[in-house]
Amino acid sequence: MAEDRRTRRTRRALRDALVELVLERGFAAITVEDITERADVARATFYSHCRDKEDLFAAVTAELLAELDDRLRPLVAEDAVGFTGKPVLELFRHAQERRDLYRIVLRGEGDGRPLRLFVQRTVETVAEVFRERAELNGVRPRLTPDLLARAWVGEQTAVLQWWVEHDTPPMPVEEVARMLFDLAMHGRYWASGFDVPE
Amino acid sequence: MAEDRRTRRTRRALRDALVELVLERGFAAITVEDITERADVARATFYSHCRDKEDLFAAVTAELLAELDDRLRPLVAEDAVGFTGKPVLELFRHAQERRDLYRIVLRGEGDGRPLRLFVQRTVETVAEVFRERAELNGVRPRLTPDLLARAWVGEQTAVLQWWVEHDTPPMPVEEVARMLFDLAMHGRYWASGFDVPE
DNA sequence: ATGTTTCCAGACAGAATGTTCATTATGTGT
DNA sequence: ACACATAATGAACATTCTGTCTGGAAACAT
Repeated sequence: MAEDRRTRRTRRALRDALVELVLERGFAAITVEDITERADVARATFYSHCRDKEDLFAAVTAELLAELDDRLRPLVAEDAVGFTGKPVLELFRHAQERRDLYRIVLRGEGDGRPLRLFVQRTVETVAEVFRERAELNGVRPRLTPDLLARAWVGEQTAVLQWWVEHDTPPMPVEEVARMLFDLAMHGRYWASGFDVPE
Repeated sequence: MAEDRRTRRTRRALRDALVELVLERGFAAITVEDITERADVARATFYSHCRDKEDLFAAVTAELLAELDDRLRPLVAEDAVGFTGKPVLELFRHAQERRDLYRIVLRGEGDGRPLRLFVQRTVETVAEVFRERAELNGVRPRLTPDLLARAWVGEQTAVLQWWVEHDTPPMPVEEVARMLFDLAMHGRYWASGFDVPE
């Protein structure tokens, strides 16, 4: 007893409509009727699927995060050992494919709730990687780990946002990932062009 | 003919009420009536001051940014030369004083609009500093300057958000500022506890 | 083919919005 | 202290959006 084809159809339609409309007008400016009209679905049907538009947005976001998690999980474990930067690359690939949704989430639509969830999840896995990495390599962080995790995720997220907001990508995924890697290795002082002392 | 005392009074009341309420319930969940009730002002009066609640939030944000700008401007010029980290310190001081407002802005309330404005402004001045610094010191950035600016602001903003969301501050301003400085100088690899090669 | 589930169209009360207006209260400049 | 100007008030208003609930039609799984 897989899911009814009708429910799949309307769910898809509603979600796609939401993303389109938020991208066009912003979350606050759209109504439930706007969504159902675009999705070509009766308004009553909307309410048999979700409580309100926030709820729908939350569902869309959850789906996205699950998708991302599936892609990242294998790479993350590997990265804790090797410091490869592969998870970052995969994140940017994912964002490239689902660009519209990434845009609205990263813009903070929905009063920043979906974005906060995204950041929170990322911080958790990053913190986890930091811990494992420290243990595996027998090193001890020189800065407060929480701060470090937040800083790293903040940097990554900001660059991701900057990158997806360009109509024509400013650079290929491989290059962004490489720059973030270099930045992590050498720091902003070096990246600005200075030679690092000692 | 300075501004009428009455308008000053009600503006203050409305702004304070907005910040309080958004902090308590979130921007989407509050109504104009909630605001006027809390501010002890007639609802009609609200509309003679702003179009809607977004407008009020925008005004509050603009005020905050102007305030911040006044504090930062003198330090920014100086920092382009000396790389002191003083602007960061001052930013955190400001956030400490106006904590509630910083919280709601950094959370992305108002569909992220105020936050985007904050980030955008910061990116602009940071980019400016980078340019001047490069020229003054005769260095050339090793990474795309736009990316560099976004990364730096993203890192800073994320840490700021993390910091203001703690009920009891995790560390004094001086210490956060110092950590961000160290992070900029040596990079995340070093901060994680590794020794930087070569 | 049949019984089940979902979708639909329409109606409904309640809440919030944004505007108007006559009246009262409060400031400002002299 | 006064007169004038301007802001705040409370109430009413049409409009829009919300969230819920029908009975009946349509699509589904088996």
